[in-house]
Amino acid sequence: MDSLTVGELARRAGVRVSTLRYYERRGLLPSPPRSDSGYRLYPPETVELVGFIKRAKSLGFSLQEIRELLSLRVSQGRQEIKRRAEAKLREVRRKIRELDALQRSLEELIRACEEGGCGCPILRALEGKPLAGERKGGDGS
Amino acid sequence: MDSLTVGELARRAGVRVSTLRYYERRGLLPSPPRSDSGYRLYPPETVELVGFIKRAKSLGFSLQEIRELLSLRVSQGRQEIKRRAEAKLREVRRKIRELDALQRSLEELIRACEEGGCGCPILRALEGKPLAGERKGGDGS
DNA sequence: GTTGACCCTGCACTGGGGTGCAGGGTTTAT
DNA sequence: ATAAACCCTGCACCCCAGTGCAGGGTCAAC
Repeated sequence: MDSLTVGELARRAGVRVSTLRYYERRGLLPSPPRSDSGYRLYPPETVELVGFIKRAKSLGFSLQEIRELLSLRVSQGRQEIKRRAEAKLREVRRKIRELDALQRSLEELIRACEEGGCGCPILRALEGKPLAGERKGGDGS
Repeated sequence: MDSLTVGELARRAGVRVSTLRYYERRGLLPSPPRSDSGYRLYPPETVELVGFIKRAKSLGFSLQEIRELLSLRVSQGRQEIKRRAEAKLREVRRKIRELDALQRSLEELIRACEEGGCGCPILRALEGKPLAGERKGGDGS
């Protein structure tokens, strides 16, 4: 059989065993089938699933948000899925815009350094306006 | 005078007063001058600075990384600045690429929903390969 | 049949990023 | 000159995202 033990999955995905169990508790990874002795037996594609979680995390999504993203795969209700996908898409586009601005600022800074001028042009990635829709207590990310 | 008290800055930037003091302790905000009675008096452009911090946070940068980004503004050593800016730029570009993939997946998902077909095509934002530079693989449990 | 690598659960702990409160001083309006 | 609304420091606490350990079972090799 080609399923993975938790240790093998951890090695391939580049995370700790304890992290995998944690993701399972948080509902990010489905509880895998177990061997007779109770060992977790993961289908191989779980490696990519964990990779997705890692990437999404590095992009500033909380585990809660990642669970939402993942639930779009199979959840019920066409219209509901669409609505939520659109919301996520707006968020993703906002992030892309902001990273784009940051990218341009960094490029400009590097250019300035190269031209020895180095009037190091205050990283004005500071440009970019408020964007309505903030939260009160700890804004999830 | 046009400087802001901590409460005023908090209101304009959309964060808590305690968060501003925390950022100051962490070295993200420079310690502002004080009034005779010890009140912080922020220059108005601090509003944008805090806005930048909020945005960078939502893009998955830690406070430590944000401090590094901010230090690029004025730090010493042309070559050093350039080197670090280039490193940050690579990271930013990676994030943009990954968000792009996610964006495309979401668009496809939405399209599928619209066409009623809703064979909701497993968010294969799962596509996107490992990207060397991961952490040590040890079991850890 | 014992050793070593691996797995299980439960629980305590850590570090990052804040948040809130106590105890006390200041400023403004009335 | 008193209340309301601010501000100060220090400290304790919170949630999130893990991490590690204790105490115990499993499996392969020797």
